Amino acid sequence: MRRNKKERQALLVATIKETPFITDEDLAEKFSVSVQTIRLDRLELSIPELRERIKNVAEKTFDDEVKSLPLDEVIGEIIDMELDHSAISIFEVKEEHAFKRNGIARGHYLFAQANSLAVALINDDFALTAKANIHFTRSVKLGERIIAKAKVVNINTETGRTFVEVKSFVNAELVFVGEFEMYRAKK
Amino acid sequence: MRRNKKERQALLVATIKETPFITDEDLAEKFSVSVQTIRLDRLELSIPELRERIKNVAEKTFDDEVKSLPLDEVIGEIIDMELDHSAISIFEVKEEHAFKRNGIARGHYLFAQANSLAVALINDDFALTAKANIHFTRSVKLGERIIAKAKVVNINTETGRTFVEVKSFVNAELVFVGEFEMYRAKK
DNA sequence: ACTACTATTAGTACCTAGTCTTAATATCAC
DNA sequence: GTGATATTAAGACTAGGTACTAATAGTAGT
Repeated sequence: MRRNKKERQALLVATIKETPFITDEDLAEKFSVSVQTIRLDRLELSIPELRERIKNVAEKTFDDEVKSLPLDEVIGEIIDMELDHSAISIFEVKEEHAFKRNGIARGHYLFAQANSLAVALINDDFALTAKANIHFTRSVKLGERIIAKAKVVNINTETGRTFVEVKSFVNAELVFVGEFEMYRAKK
Repeated sequence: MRRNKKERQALLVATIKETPFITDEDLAEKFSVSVQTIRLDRLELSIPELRERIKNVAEKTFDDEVKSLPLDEVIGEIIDMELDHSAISIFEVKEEHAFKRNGIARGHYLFAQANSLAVALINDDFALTAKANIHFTRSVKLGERIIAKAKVVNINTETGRTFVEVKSFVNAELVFVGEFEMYRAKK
């Protein structure tokens, strides 16, 4: 029941990692020691108090949630464009596009860049994505610059349905491939 | 500078929504009223105290993060199986599979169900997914029962590569389609 | 057994960001 | 001015701590 210091501290770290919303009092009971001992342990192990732990978790989410929202605009800077034929855009992965935890770009930004480009490529008033086949071939990290190249593969002369292929690269490495079937409104 | 009650309370709601980690003291300063007034406002508007607000945000994340982890097992209950031919599984979307915020099932569970089924279908020691083309045709809500039907489309007699098509339904409605290219180890 | 040292426990004062309650003013409508 | 509503203040209490001091327990070395 009662372990030595080292053992207890190791378990303490594990316990707090697993259930971070636990008070010192509950921890003291769990390890059959006094609250003061738990506090000394936390001090030694540099584990912040409950409220700080809760706050840390909350801040992580809040930042991620808030910053990832504005996805309504065009993602990426279009640097070359030949309507109904091909286009190129550049998108740099900044803090607000990546997960704080590991710096890996959120997939929907890669998708958004490709999709924006496919939409922009359509020489009509409205363009909507009907279907998409996407493939993430490599994860993209914070600070990397993604170059998306879109190419019209086929236009159905009757329906106007346009098939666009987008390939995204970081340096020369393929990170994303998507095939988009676009619906266009001629009016 | 100093607004009337209604105006102030409307702004209060907006302010807290925007920056939930703000103390009553800061709010009092912002609206040039006393701390007590802010507390009366929160009472009337049923806005919990700062610590509770922080905790709510943290709990939301934590639950979502923790509960979505165990994805290593087979997802869904296999109710029919003919090796190398076809299979059916049922999966019910429970709380831990859906986003708390809106009750919509996380996509990876639909993928996992389909993928599990495709793997199980292979009549060999090992089966791995080489490629997948997936399509989410409708969002699935908490409490719904997903029926996935897998069918072997083609087996390459030389390489053993197996193509499996999985279609998932809620009632009679198609919610997911996936084509899986499976790699198999004969050993 | 005595000393030295670490580990544990206890107790006090203080802090933040509140709650809950009572009471005194301020402001406004009529 | 009289009420009603709004605002401010003051006091007691709470959780979950920090920071500090001090006492006690247990263990190892000599």
